[in-house]
Amino acid sequence: MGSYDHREIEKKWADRWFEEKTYQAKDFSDKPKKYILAEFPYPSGNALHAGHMMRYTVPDVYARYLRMKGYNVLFPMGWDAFGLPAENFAVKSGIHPAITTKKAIESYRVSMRKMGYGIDWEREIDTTDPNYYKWTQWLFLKFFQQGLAEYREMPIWWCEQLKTVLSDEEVLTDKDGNKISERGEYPVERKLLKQWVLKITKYADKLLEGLDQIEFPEAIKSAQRSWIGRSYGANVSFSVNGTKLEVFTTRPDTIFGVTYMAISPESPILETLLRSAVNTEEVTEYIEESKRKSDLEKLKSKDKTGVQLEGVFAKHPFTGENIPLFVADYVLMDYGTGVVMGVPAHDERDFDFAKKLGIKIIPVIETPKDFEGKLYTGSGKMINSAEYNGLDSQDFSEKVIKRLEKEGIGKRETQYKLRDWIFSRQRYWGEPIPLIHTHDGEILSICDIDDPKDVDAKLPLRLPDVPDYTPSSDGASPLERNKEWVNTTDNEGNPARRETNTMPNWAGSCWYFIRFVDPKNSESFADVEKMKYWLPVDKYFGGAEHTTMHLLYSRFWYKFLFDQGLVPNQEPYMWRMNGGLLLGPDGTKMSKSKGNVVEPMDIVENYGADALRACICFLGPYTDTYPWNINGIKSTWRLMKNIHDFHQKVKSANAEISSENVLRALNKLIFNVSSMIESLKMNTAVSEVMIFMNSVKDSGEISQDSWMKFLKVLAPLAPFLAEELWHNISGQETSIHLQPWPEVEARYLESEQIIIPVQINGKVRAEVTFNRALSDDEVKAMILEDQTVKKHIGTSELKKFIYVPGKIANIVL
RNA sequence: GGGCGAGUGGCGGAAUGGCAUACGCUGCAGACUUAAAAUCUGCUGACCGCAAGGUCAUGAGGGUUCAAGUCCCUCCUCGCCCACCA
Repeated sequence: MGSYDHREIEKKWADRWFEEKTYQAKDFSDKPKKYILAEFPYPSGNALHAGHMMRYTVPDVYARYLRMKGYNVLFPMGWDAFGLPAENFAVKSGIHPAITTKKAIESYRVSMRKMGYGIDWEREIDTTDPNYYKWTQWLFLKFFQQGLAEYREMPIWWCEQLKTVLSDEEVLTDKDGNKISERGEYPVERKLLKQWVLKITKYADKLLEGLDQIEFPEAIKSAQRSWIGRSYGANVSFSVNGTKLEVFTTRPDTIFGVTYMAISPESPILETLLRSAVNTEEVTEYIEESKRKSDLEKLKSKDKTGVQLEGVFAKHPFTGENIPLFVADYVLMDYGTGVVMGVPAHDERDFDFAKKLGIKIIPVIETPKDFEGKLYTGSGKMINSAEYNGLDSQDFSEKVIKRLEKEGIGKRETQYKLRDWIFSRQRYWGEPIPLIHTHDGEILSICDIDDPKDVDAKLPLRLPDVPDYTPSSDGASPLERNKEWVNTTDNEGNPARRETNTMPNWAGSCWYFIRFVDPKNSESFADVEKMKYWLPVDKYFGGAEHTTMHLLYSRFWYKFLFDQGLVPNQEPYMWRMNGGLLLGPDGTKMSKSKGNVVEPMDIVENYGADALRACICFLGPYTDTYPWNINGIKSTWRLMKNIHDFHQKVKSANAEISSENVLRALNKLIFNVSSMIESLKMNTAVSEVMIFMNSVKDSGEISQDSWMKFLKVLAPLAPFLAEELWHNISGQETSIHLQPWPEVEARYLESEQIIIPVQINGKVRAEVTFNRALSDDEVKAMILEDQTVKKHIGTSELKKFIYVPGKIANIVL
């Protein structure tokens, strides 16, 4: 062994681990299982990018540690390979997305091996592989069979640039309040289109309640909760000329404060109401104008607009009073019923509106003193509410609901912000939806999913080749143009058309973690016994951007499958951590145009994967975002080189037994690194290794036995170097990564001599050294005898003497 | 506007209520070298002091405690998520 040559070492072991299947996870074992999962990547470009090494390094260190701790560890990897970049590239270059995807996957696989990730490559999956999407299609058909997939016309987001519809979750709001696409940040607009939806709203309650059973960071839980947005209240019918005008309210208790009704300009109800109004023209004009307004203009909340439907009134359900009707664009069509009962006394928006349009304001809840002269939206004692005056508003709320239900003019109601999931896309590179439209307008599954023979014969429905991937502006999928594929027949031989929309790129990732359990199964999406053994995922690492998308979608699929008796638990992931980002050296997001992109494979080439892994871990906690600093990798490279160089010394001039100091350092290392990896604090684990090396270098020697224990501790962090040195010194054939984690010898964690600081009035003034064997009283006496302590006490009287055994003493004067 | 989280040296960060600033980077001084790089040694929160030592510092202010970066209250700033959701 000469000088530290990471290239040679890493090449050798990357290949051997792969050939020897070192990281294979065994189905069923006496060992306890751990399923460690990091979100699989979308393969694009030449190699793994900087974000991936942040994402995967910490989970890999953790998985390696658990393996050595005696767990049967599943740490799989696959490719989420359907999606727009490959397709857009195909449009430009004419190269089939399958080809570019395959190339990207190959280079990703190579770079993951170079990074030393301990992946079970036998379980690799690819969402674009027909053997995989066969089961994505089968699962979709399960939703369809159970009535949870529906072809429905509704207002949805259309992105002209991407030429496809998008789900609610895929639409973001930019700084100026404009709606944009999550991918590409292009403008999106509302369109009324007929699309496939998965009824995720049916699972809103289960998705909410499940959050209480799993360990997700509070930020994720609250983001999912607010995305689902459940609110309790009531639907109330107001009668208008004999027809019903229904509203949803969370505050039935304010019903006597209703002084107007406001209707969304988009509401279909307006058509009828307009006929009764005397100012049709004025109202129509307002409706037209509001259509032209952007969301941003409408959002200026203090500037509410609206116009009265003159000559039409609603009847108050309790008082029978006439209530004026308004069309107002602050009322949203896609929440509640698109109609609001206006209670200006106790709702901020209604208050702004009423002020602007001079509508009367009737307070119905007594205003507490602190709120005098201000808008009060809280609860309290009822006033101006007929026979209910004096009641507590919350009790009254219940009474109102009961009365509404009794009189048949309303009912208890729960509303959600969550919308059903738009599940069809007008793009090529996705899973074909395995349905046909018959000539008489029926929609049928292409196979009987409960008949294995039929499933085998009809699925997968392969994505056909098309000469042209270009999407069209009219909302037709590129598949539409392939008439040969589109035109088919139903079971009776009648002509039928295939569904030409494809699934969104989220489809494959909704269940990939299930497939890892049994990736080659051709009879079902996964074997029940294997699912029972491996699922749920114990630790799930991923990106914050998936909080209300992938993470919500896959929980939904899993809960549905549980209800169908197809998976063994109610939640797919028991624990979740979101990872941060790696920024360019200038502290801004890496981008090719800014020229601040760091290529992981360049760093692996120059400094080695071990140094890079340690550097990534050493940056700080997994959840945070850091700028890349080249000095970081230099310092961890030095650490690797120091370890490598010291190894020569251990081999040639070894000590029979390590010194007391070294043994203490070693056991402290084992103890600390164990707990740090367990709590995923890889940054301090790396510093423990540095501290150990510093102290070993000071001692100058260490026994081979101690050194081998050290190499085991090093193994999860720097798997290549640890493996190389292990084989060099141990004479063993078995990989270090399959060795048991070293045990702590507790006696080396405590030394004979204890040094404790002594505080006087809360300030450290002295240190006292004593033998562990001394009793507390003896120690106290020693402290009071100490010269420095005596000096500080002087002639003062002791008020208090606190001694925390082995920790600290505090003398209060 | 609402929800969640965070504020510690020049920088990344460490600290079960018990010696704040571990570990690393940067910087400075020195050794080696013709020189540089690399490497090694020492110093590196601020202030006072020749030193011993002392004073002040964890966003600001208050509180609880023998003891607070850590717990409680008020405020400020930043980040993320949601946002006219009735």
